[in-house]
Amino acid sequence: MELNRRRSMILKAVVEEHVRSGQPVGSGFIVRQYGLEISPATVRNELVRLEDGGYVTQPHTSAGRTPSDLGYRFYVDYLMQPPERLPPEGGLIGRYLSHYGRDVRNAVKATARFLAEVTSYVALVLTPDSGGHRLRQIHLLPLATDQALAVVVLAGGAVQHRLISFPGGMERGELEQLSRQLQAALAGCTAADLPAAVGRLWRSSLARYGEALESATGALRDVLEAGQDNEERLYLGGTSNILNLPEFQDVERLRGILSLLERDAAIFEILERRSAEQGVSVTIGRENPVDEIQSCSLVTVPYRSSGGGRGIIGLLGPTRMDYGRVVALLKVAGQHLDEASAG
Amino acid sequence: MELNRRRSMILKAVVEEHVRSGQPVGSGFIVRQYGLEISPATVRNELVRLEDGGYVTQPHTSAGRTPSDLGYRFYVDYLMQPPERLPPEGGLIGRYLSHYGRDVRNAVKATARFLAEVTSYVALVLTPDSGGHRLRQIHLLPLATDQALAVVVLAGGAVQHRLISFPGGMERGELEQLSRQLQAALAGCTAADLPAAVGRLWRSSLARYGEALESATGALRDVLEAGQDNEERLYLGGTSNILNLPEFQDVERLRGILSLLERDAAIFEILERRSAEQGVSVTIGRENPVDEIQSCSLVTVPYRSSGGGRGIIGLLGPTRMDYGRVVALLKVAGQHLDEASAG
DNA sequence: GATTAGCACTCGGCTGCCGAGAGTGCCAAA
DNA sequence: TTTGGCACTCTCGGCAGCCGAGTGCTAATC
Repeated sequence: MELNRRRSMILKAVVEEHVRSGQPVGSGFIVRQYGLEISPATVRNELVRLEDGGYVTQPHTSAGRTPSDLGYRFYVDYLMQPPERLPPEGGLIGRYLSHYGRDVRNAVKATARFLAEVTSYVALVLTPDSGGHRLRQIHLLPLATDQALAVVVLAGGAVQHRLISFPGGMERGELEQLSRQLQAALAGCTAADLPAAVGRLWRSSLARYGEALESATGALRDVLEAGQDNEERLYLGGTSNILNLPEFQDVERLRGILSLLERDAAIFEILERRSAEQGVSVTIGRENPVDEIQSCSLVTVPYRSSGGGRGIIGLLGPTRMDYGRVVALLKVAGQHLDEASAG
Repeated sequence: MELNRRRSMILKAVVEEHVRSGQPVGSGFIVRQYGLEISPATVRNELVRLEDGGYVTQPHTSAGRTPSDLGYRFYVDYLMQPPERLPPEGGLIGRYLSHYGRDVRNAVKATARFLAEVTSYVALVLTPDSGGHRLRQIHLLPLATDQALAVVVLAGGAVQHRLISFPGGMERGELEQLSRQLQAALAGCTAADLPAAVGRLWRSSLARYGEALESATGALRDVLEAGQDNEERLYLGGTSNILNLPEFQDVERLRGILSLLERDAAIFEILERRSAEQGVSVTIGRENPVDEIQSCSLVTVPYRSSGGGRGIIGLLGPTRMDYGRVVALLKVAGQHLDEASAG
C-alpha cells in the first residue's frame, strides 16, 4: 500500500502521540492536536487504510489506534525527524567521558550507565575486543620453583595473566631465558599463526624446557583464542529500569526479559552480530531474533577503539520508545567514544 | 510468653505447612494433617495465644494463620530439624567443585550458580578477599620507553596489574634494576607498612628514578589499599529466579529487590558485614537492615580460602523458605569451599 | 480448669449486572 | 472525496449477591 502524504502524517501523529501518552490514539484527538483541516471521520477512514496495511492496530473495537511494529518501522525509516536540538543530556556525555582519558573500558561503562539513567531503558555494551588478538609481549614471572605467572600483553593494550606450572621445577635463570626467547619468537603472533610458531619452537633448542614450554604456550593459546574473555566484555546498566516502564508491569513478560538479560552469552551474541553494521541500527519488536525481547526495541551503535578493537553500545526499551531521542543520544555517544579512544 | 510443647508443635505445623503450600493454615488442617489428639477448637485457642505472642498473623478475620518473622525466627532457632538426610543435591556440590582445583574464585561462582539453580533463590557470594593484601611480588615490565606494566602478586595468589608511565622515558636496563630493587625492598609489605617503606626508598639510591619510582609505588599503593576491587569480588547467581516465586508477583516489591541487587556496593556491604560471623547465619524479614529485602530471608555462611582470604556465600529468598534445606545446603557448600581451598 | 461441640459471623473471591464514556463504523448527504 | 450524524461496541468501575473457608464465642462436658 502507498502511504501518501496525508496518511503518513496521520501515522506520524499516531506514533508520536502514542509514544507520549501510552494510550491508543483516537481520530478526534489527532484532528484537535495537529490542527488538521479535515474531520475526524476522514481521519477514521485513513486509519482504516493504515490498519489494512498493518501499520496500526486496534486493541479492541471501540479503542483508538496503536502503532504496530511495521508502523514504528515506517516511522523510523521515513517519518522520524532528529530532534531540533540535541537533547540537553547529550552534551553531558562528553564531559562524562573526559574523566576517563585512555581508559576506554571504563569510559564505555560510564557511558552505558549514563544512557540508562537518562533514558530509563537498559543499556547494553560490549567493551572493545582485543583488536585481532595480536600478541605484543609475553613475560614469565617466577612465583615458585614449579610455578610462574604468564603475563600477556595484546596489541590493543589489554593485559591478561595465567598461572602456569611445571611440576619438574625450573631454575630462575632458565625461566628468564625462556621468557626472553618466547617474547622474541612469538611477538606479533595471532591465534592463527600460533600453531606454526609453536611448532618451530619445539623444533628449536627451546624444546629442552619441555613442560614449561608446553604450559606457557598453552596459556598463550588460551589468551589469544579467547581474547579478552567475552563475558567480561559485556556490561549491562540500568537493568532494573524496565521495572518502571508501564509496558512491563506484566510479570510474565518481565520474567522473559530479565532471564534473557542474565544469560550473558545470549546477549553477547545479539550484540556481537550487530557490531559489524555501520552506524545506528534499530530493530523493533518482532524484528528481533530472540523471542524474549519481541515486545522491545533495540537500538545500537558500534564504535572503534584506538587499538582497532570494535565495540558496541545499545539501548533496549519498549517498542513504544522515543526513537528520535534515543537514536540522537546513541549517535552522540558513539562519536564521543570514537574520539575518546582515538585522541 | 512461654511456648509449651504443644504450642510449639502447632507453630511448627503452621510454619512447615505454610512453607509447603503458601496458603494460610487453618486449625482443621493442622488436626487432620498432624493427627493430633485434640480438636480444632483447642488448636484455635492455641493459635490465639500464638497470635498474641506475635508468632503468627491472620491476613484477615476468616483466614488461617501465617507465620510472622518472629514465628520463623523461633522455628529456625528451636524447632527446625536438619533434614534426615542431606538433600540429594548436596552431594553434587562436591563433584561440582572438584573440577576447579585451585581456582577458588571460579569454584565459588560455580557453587553459587548451583545453589541458585537447585533452590530457585538468588545466590550471593563474595569471592575471597586478598588476605590482608600482603605484597608477594612486584614486577615492572617495559611496554614502551615511557610506559611499563606493574604486575603485582599478592600473598593470597591474586594478581593485578596497573599501567604506569614516566614521561621522561627510561632505559630498559634501568627499569629492570628498579624492578628488582623494588621487589627486594617491598616484598611482604601491607598497605600499612607501605608509606614507611616508600620513605626509605626515597632516601635510598633509588630516588634517582624519580617519576618512575613515584608511579610504581603509586600503583602499588592503589592495589594494596583497594586489594581486589570489591565490586569484582561480588557475584550474583539466579537473579531472575525470584520472578518465579509466588510471593514476588507484585511488581512494586520486585522493583525494590531487583534495584537493590543492582547496587553492588549495597550488596557488598550487607555480605561483608556478615563475613565475620561464625557458621550459618539467618536473618528473617524485618531483621534485615535494608528495607528492600524486608520480605526476604538471607542465609549466609562464611568460608576461608587457603591464602587466608575470607569470603561468604549466601542465599536470598522469601521469608517463606524451607530453612532446613537451605541451611543444610549452605553448610555443605561452606565445608566444601573450605576444603577445596585448603587441600 | 481444660477441652469440645455447635453455631453465628466475617471476609475474600467470584459472578453478573449496570451505566458512563470513549471511539468506532457506516450511511446518506454535500 | 469529504463530512455530519448516529447507532453500536467495548472497557471500566462500582455494586450486589452468593459461596466457602475458617474463625470467635458460648455453653456443655470431661
